[in-house]
Amino acid sequence: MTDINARNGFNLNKQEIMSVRILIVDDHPLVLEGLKSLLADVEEVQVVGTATNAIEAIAFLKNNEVDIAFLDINLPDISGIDLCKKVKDQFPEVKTLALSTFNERAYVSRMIQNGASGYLIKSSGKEDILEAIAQVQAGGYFMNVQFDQVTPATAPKTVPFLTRREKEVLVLIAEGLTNPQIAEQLFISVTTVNSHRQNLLIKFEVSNTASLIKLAAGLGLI
Amino acid sequence: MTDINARNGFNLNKQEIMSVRILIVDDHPLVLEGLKSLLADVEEVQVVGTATNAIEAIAFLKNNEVDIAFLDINLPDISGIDLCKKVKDQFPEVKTLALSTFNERAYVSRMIQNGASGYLIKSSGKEDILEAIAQVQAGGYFMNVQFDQVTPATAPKTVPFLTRREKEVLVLIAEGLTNPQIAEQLFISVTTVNSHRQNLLIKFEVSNTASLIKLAAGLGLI
DNA sequence: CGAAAAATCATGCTTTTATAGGATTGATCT
DNA sequence: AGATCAATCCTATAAAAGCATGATTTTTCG
Repeated sequence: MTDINARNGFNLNKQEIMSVRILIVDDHPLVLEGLKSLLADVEEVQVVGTATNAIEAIAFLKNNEVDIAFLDINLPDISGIDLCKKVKDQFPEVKTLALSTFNERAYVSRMIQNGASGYLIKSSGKEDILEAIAQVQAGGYFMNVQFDQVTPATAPKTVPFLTRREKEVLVLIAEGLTNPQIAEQLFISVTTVNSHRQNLLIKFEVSNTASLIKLAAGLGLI
Repeated sequence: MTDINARNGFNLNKQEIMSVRILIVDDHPLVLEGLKSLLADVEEVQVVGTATNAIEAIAFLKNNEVDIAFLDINLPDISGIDLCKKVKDQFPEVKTLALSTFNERAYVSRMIQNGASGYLIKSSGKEDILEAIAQVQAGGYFMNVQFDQVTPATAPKTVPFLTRREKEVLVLIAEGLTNPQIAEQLFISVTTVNSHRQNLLIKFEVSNTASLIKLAAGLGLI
């Protein structure tokens, strides 16, 4: 297990996977350590840096050359999804690979939409991770999610774009406020709140608050 | 960083931490690998086994001697909290150490209640982990949680203990089913579903579905 | 076995949501 | 200048959820 090429059926052009410089962004030291440890004995791959939040990650990218950035979906400051977009905007040459606990279609489409080259669930084994690196470095895509495991009711096809007001309402709904309470809070009419609420349901393609909140929570929106 | 005693201010009786046999139970290979890697260069500690679910864990304990079991809170089959109870019931000599992503007072009290000797958040560093092992092996307790970091809005005062049925209903609510639909699914009356639902609200100390789902999602229950 | 906990069901009432179908005012962009 | 979109507001109805109160039957466990 010490050579990236010594595994079953997996073999790639050495030039492409040679000295792949990797940045890992995750707020869990165990995951950082796990990944570093997994990659430590792979000569062709080099973990050049780690970050525990988005700000650190951006700062690191400004001062260092990185081939692939592993981005955790759930970060303390901003979501990995937003970070992915920032990274692709500011450092287009850096390839990004999403790292998530969850196996959600919603995450995947959103990350890919934001320019990610791959999506890896944290329950992936070493082989998956190495293959992901190789694939992505070669300019390809990688994802090891099995969508049929996803509860269909809770995965929107596309991640909804929410307006400012919709986001506000969503947060207040999640906090347990009712329409009248939200109306009072935002100094608008109950019917307006209800409109925003209905728009949220439509955009998330759900039919009630429970699904809405579950999805939004899964996406780190609340 | 290769000697457990070579770090700042931390020094313990060698007899107590010698050859501590450890079982790690976690469904994320990355965490398993991370812990193993962290502990690999510590001579006094030996990872004698790993398991990715509760059944494997129990089976391993039946056939092997273990000093400390690291238990992930979120396991595929049963919760780490329940597993902790089972372990303490069936193998009282095994010390348990809870491992969680979250920094939730609720989890801690529940685990301790179920006989855990410690509680470690996954964002812990190597030093914390080694100290935890030493403390626990010495018969003490360890926990490195900082409660004030918890978002008040999403942290219940006490972790609700949910019955089997309540969990089922909770999951179905989160999937967007209405009471009539849940009733149909579980072959019970709508009023019964409603009872469970009300009990969920009471146990989570919330007043509507939105808050309920947000909390449950935050706790990884759905 | 006996107590406690869980699961089951019910009635009645109030509040909140969901759904449908508009309409008006600004701001923004082409 | 016209089109588009966000935000605002409205009426009205049906469905669902929330709240109180209480009761019966299983299960579970000491």
